[in-house]
Amino acid sequence: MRLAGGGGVAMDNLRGVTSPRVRFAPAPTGFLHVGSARSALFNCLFARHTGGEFILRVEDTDAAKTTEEYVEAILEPLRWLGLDWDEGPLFQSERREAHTAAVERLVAEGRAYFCDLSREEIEQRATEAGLPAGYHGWSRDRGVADGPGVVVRFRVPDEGTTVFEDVVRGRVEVAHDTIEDFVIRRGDGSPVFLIANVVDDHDMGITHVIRGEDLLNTVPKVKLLWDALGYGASPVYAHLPLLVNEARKKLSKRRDDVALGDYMVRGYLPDAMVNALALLGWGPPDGVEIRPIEEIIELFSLEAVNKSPAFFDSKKLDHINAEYIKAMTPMAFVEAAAPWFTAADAPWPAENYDPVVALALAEEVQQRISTLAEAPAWLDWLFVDSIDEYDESSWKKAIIKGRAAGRVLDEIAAALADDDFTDRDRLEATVMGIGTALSEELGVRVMSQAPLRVALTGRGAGIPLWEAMTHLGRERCLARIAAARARIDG
RNA sequence: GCCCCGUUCGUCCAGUGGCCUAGGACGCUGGCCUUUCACGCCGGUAACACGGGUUCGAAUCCCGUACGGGGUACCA
Repeated sequence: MRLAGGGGVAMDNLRGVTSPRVRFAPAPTGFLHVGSARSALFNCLFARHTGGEFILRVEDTDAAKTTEEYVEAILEPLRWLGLDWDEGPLFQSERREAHTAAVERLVAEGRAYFCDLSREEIEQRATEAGLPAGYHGWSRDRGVADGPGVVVRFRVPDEGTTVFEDVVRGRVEVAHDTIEDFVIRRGDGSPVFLIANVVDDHDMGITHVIRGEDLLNTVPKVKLLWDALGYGASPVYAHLPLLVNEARKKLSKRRDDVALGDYMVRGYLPDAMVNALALLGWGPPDGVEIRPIEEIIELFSLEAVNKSPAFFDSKKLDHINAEYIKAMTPMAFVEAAAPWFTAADAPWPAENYDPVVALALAEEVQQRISTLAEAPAWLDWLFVDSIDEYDESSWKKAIIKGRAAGRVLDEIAAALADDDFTDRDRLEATVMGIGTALSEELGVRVMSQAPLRVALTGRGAGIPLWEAMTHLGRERCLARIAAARARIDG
């Protein structure tokens, strides 16, 4: 299914015969957010499209913060989305020796040096020297010895410019004199992510770095380190536009609704989620937005990713999810919705739930919902023992303002008293016939379905009654009609 | 402050010098269908940030301005 002349093909040649190797490198912050998920997806799409490998690497440089729980909080949603990785998860923390060795090499070769200045001292010196805030290489020639609290800084060239060709953003240039001698090893001896990143990407043979634009500014530093370590050609970079909120700010876990796990719980389908995520910053050339992942993989190309930030519109997600739900087979739908149908907070006694009934009515439910969590509300009246509450406005409209509602219910009850409730068409014909007959007799339009619906379901709207009535059965139907009849009188 | 990046309907995506009186999707909205609610179908709504160039011709190329975002940590 490789597309001849497809977008991704040209770039393969750029890297010679080696097949692409990409990585998704999340920090274990406690959960996966949609922006990260989108980055993971684009890495995966690129790997699948090009026949490359997708590697998962947990960026736990600050090992103290990592727990198994935090890692699982990232892996679980990735698995749920179906973003299967070919290698990993690898842990950056386990490669510390390699990182440290790289730092030592840079120091030994004079490309990095020790510094014992505190942030306060740095700012003070900047002020005294009349220079802009920040570090200006003050420890370069001070001959500071290593020791507790001493950091290692990389000696950034005073002259020159780092230039790179970003696959999505094009040519990016950064002058070296705007980059300060940055820290590559902390005072406690631990390497920072910049150096860890470079060493790991090199050792893992990463060919393409695909990630959020918030990391665009680290590229010059990373390339400088890459060159200083003599690693040869650095990976190709592709920076994806950020996902933003309504206020057009980068999605943040503090104020935005971004945990992927929440979407799981709220009844979104993983395939729909993937489809929706794929549409942020990219679009298929033929404009067909909702389509199978196989086609998305085939059509995807990094070069076609756009540069401007995207707002993750939940309305559109709802629509896409609704389309996926409609496309499911009834069986698949009932299985997928089972967690909601059998949940402790389902709107019926757990023992009353009948998957056979749910299956029979699935299609009617599927076309009315956009998330699985909405499903139970359409079937509750079938699994509840009796209707204890009526929606008042529906009652008013169908029973009080409805014409001859009492007579309608009486006649339905009489007509169905001996029905075996196995033939939905006959049920429909009987009930509708009563409405038609009364309309003729009274000379006004008489609705028979509306009062019946309120009697049976307690509401004015819902799935078609007839098939459902065969499952509710004669006894319960007649009992509910009688109950409603009594309520009219009393 | 400094550095980097971006700017097409409310939102997402298309458009890579003429096919654009700018297209599709979501949303919103008018109608049809329907003895419920939906689905479905038909229609409408609404955008090239601004100013200069380049060109016979610019949403598309160049410059500037404005606005927005990201970065600027011993966080990743």
